[in-house]
Amino acid sequence: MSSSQPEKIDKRHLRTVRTREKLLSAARDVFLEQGFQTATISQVIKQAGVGYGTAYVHFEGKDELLVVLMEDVMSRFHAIAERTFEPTTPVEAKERIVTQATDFLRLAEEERAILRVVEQAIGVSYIVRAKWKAIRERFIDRISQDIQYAQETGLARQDVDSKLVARGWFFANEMYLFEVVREEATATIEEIAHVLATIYTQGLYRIED
Amino acid sequence: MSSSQPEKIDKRHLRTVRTREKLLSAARDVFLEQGFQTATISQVIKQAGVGYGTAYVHFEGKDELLVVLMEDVMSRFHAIAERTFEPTTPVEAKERIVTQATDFLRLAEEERAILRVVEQAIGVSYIVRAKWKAIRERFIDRISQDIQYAQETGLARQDVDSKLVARGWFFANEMYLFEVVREEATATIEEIAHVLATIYTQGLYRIED
DNA sequence: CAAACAAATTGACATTGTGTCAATATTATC
DNA sequence: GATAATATTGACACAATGTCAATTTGTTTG
Repeated sequence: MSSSQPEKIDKRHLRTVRTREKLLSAARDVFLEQGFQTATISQVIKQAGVGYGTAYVHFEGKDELLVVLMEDVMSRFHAIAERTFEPTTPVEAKERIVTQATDFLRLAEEERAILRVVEQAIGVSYIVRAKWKAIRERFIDRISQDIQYAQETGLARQDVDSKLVARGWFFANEMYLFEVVREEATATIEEIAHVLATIYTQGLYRIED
Repeated sequence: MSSSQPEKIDKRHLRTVRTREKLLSAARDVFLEQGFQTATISQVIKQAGVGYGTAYVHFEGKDELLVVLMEDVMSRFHAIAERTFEPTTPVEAKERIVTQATDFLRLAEEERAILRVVEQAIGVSYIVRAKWKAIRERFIDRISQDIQYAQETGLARQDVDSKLVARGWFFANEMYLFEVVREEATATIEEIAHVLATIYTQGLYRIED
């Protein structure tokens, strides 16, 4: 079904897509250069070279523009969050924990530019905040599952609520993530991940070392 | 120097002070009702019942208005941060840690209304963000000192950087603080403080239990 | 005490950005 | 090639900001 002239399929729809792309690309440029707060739709429109009203046809406003731009990074975070496994020894648990923390912070470093914008936007935009929250909860759920598993198998202490611990652990990681994004971190990612994981693992699992 | 007629000292200066107070009080009302982002200077001015330009004579803008309103809460946080002591046993250390975490979160609960505004403002206003950062660093410095002391006296493990640990520990607390502020916390303050402190203390100090 | 001076207050104004919508241009269909 | 559907456009109404010359209020001085 379809084919024949691959050139001429739906010229109208194509135009729409092009315009959207022009706007998104322009938005990326403007956001990265100006930051979220000082960036204006007008700037994006000018940079995209489209008519003023056009932007509002495709996007509801600045927030939505960023939300779409976030999608890529979001999925990369989700990929890390989804990784799960059931540790059989405390050492294995610690390994998994260090790895996840490291990857998490590395991703922050890789996507620093856009995350810088995202951080600002979290404070301003409800919809962006909600998006970020979704990532957070996904991580916390996973971590919580791992903890529960470790508690059931007797690897981890059972006198603490897994959800609460998972939150606390993730929170520390998240804050460090934004320090990395702002290039304010005073240590390397490896050091941070190692220290956090050491305390956490020791606290929860009682590894001897 | 001075006295005689306590009634009539500097009527002009008095007027200034009154105006400032009117504006601050109005700002508090508007911020608490609207939140920081949607609140406008115009609303504050109207509520204060002063002329439009007057607000700009006394304050540079929305940010400064909030910063002044924050001062009270800030000093209460600083008071908690300044408390220090040198634990002589791991148990003593844990006690101090639980207490500080609890007080920290309790303060959040007490000052929930204004902190809600502050949280929003942190995302938007550079100057508010800077203020909050100052509080954070003060806490982290103190915690770091305590850790260092505990490391020197052999109470705590010495293979981790005290600054890094202190940051991580505070970060977890800070995130929970804002959950409490937003009334999104799923547990009581006592539970949160207890769980966090348990993991942390166990990880850093090796208390047996 | 009434000029003259100093300081605080005021609101009109210029500016900047937003979001809407009727008009226009482009593409598809019959 | 006329008609319908869809996308684009920029002018416009609105909202908020920050400034500043004019005005009001309070103080001082001859």
